[in-house]
Amino acid sequence: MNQDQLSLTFAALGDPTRRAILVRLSKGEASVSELAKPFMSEMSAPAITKHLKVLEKAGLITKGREAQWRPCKLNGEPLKEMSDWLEHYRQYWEESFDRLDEYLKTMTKKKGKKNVRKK
Amino acid sequence: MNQDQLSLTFAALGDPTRRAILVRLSKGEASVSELAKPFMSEMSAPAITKHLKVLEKAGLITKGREAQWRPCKLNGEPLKEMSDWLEHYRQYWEESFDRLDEYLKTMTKKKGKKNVRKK
DNA sequence: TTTATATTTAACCTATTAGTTAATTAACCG
DNA sequence: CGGTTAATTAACTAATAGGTTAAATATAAA
Repeated sequence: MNQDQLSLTFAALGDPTRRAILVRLSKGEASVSELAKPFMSEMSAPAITKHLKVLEKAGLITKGREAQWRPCKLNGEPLKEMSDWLEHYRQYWEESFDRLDEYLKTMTKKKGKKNVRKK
Repeated sequence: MNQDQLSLTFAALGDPTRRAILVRLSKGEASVSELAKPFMSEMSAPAITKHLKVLEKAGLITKGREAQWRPCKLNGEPLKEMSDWLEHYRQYWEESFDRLDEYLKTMTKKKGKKNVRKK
């Protein structure tokens, strides 16, 4: 697997079950079986254990010990890293997009697609 | 594969090569071979074609046609969707985190871990 | 000590990912 | 036309993801 932090985090969130688990944890700590409950009909307990392991490796959750339970809790730091990475691209879904697009059009017209061709 | 938009987008960014391609595209359109150049020593052209296909399916890029070139350009909308999803969790990497943490501690002390156990 | 609950591990299966090389398609250029 | 460049497709491979069932482990409770 891609071992860099950002890759682990993005990949972990690339699964709807794991995102749902995070949503649940954002409402408070929960044991593994509590987290598994909404998915009982769709998958087994070991499947949930594996999903939690992925989230743990990405640093998105931590697991404690309470008797036979393993209370999980959300850790937001990796989410912040993602958010910071995305921030770079904010312009691409906001107003300044139009300006950039205009600039590129000018470039391509000017000297035979200078920025598209190379060699 | 997980076909929902958000999963496709997160999964697409879970690879450092694809993130690097997006970074490059944020500086302007580029043909496939221009995008491939920084990775020539690490992987072949078809590998890049495949990465671009993943980005395309996630809606993160669009490919045009200019003679034999296929100028790629960044599309930020899916990034916005991700950013919006992450926004839910902003509190978990900011000040209010402490307040919530405190609240959970109180709950667990109060009545024998009422919020951790169930059954 | 036995039993029940919570969770994990082991072993296995199948589909997908991420890469490869070789061949193909498409468009330009002399 | 014949050659060159750009990009894709095909066919293949190895590793990983995501699931399964059955067995093991840990703790509590009767």
